[in-house]
Amino acid sequence: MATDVTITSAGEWADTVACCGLATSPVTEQDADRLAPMFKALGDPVRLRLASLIASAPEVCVCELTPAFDLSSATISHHLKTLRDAGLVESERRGTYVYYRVRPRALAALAALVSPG
Amino acid sequence: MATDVTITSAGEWADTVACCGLATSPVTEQDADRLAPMFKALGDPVRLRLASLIASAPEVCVCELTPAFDLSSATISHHLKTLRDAGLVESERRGTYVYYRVRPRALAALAALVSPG
DNA sequence: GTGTTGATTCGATAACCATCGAGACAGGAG
DNA sequence: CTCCTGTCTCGATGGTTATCGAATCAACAC
Repeated sequence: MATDVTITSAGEWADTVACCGLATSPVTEQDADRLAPMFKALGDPVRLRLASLIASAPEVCVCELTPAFDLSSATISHHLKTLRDAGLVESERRGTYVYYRVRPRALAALAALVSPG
Repeated sequence: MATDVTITSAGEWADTVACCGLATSPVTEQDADRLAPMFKALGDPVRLRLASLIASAPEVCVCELTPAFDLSSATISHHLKTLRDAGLVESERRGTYVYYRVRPRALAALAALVSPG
């Protein structure tokens, strides 16, 4: 599939999310359907660490991520795809290597939801 | 970190979480194992809406939550237990009814992780 | 005690998911 | 071109989960 420098899937909408506060007003059914997959993507210890590693630098090569886990590269690739499909990260191939970086607005949408008042 | 003694469920530990920023420093394997279940609990549209409904008031009776969904009360009860086991909410029975409220520090731990800088 | 209503647990089922090995694809080196 | 290395996809498999009806438990009214 065409790799995404120009994004795909979920995540775009995040820019337009109403914002603010699980508490302030109950999230709508539609918003829940769109936000839940992002939480779900972070709901696995491996993916949470992957996201964290990616977020701790402007971008990170897959070749640095794979050896950080005791898992096959197929599994890591699968988890990275899950994070990408959720709109949390994006990837770009440059030559032999593939680099991942976070989509800050997606994370911001989550933060807004779960932040107090 | 003084790991959790005799806890009702997860979530207590959240009070002692180091804090701050998926990005600032990569989350440890142990932290990931404890934080991921909280994200996972919010990773279902029904549970996200339940958490939102509970968070939008000081406390909410199950008898108000159940009719808000087109699901059996068994299913709602199951989802509430998932949220409770994740440490995101707590419940109290008063007479005939059971009331749920959020555990703000648990939410704060999530917010800290996913918030910028 | 019996009965009623709210909430949870039990057992089953269908759908989903994490993981792997094997294979395919992409890009560079010789 | 042929190899080699990095990444992804495919197919299979064992484990988990969302959902339900039925049964159970808890508190109250009678």
